[in-house]
Amino acid sequence: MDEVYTLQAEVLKTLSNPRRLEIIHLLADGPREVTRLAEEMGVSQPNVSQHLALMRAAGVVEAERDGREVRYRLSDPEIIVACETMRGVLVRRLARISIAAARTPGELVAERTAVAAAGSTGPTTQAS
Amino acid sequence: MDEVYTLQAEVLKTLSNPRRLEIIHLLADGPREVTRLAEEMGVSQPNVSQHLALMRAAGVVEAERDGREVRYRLSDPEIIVACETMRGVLVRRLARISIAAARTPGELVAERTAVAAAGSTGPTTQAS
DNA sequence: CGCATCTATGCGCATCTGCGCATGTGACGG
DNA sequence: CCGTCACATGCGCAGATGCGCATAGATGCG
Repeated sequence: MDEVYTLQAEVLKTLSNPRRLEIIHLLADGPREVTRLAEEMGVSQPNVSQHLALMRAAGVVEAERDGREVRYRLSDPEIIVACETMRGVLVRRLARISIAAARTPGELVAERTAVAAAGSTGPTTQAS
Repeated sequence: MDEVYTLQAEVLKTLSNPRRLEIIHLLADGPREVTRLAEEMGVSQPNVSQHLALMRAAGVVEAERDGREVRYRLSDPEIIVACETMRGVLVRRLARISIAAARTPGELVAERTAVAAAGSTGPTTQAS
């Protein structure tokens, strides 16, 4: 039982990185090559390659060679579901913060913005 | 948009630790006090307290004082859903490994055991 | 108060991450 | 062959993480 938590923690650790989440998000729209991802994200190719290698080792993505390019894709569509569920949790939490902040602008503005951005994409089940 | 990934990554990072996952699992069955959790997990009280502080800061759990005890509970039941979805991904991945391993026992036995253990609890949506 | 209980915090250390950078490896074209 | 493109890997460093340990804070009781 302890083992399960360790294994699951490793999967989650793989997802707990902004750039990897962005990669996953991009791959949700279809397979991509490394350079393409690097361009769309505005980061270096080696960096993207490292993240992909990690996620590949974790079984989150799969790779397929095509000529001199390598196309990556999500190995399991449920990953998107899980990520969106998580984002729902995040959104509700931020909504709570926003409400609590009420008219305490400044430091929390960024988080409020994040709420709006996150809410603009998916099944937010927005807490009213 | 970049912000969202960063925030989501922080939530996920909070969950990407075996002991925190175990705490979440225990809290899914109802609120618990710190010492109770420490006993059930067989780890030190300060350690549990630290993990709880982290998860509290991340908005994953909430605390309620009751006398000299502090009762913690999950702040959002969706967290369980997300965790189970993730575990489904893990299970399918391990199942694939097991199949690939076929009759290559030894190193992979632990993972096969993990599959069985993970599969014994929840909605695995097992890929056939 | 003084004391026991429950919880939180600070400290130091070993370890891990993420990144930039340079370089290695594999595949096509001339 | 050799240059080029696409990708992977190794290295080193700054910063973060997890843990044990000791200890501080908070609460209730006599």
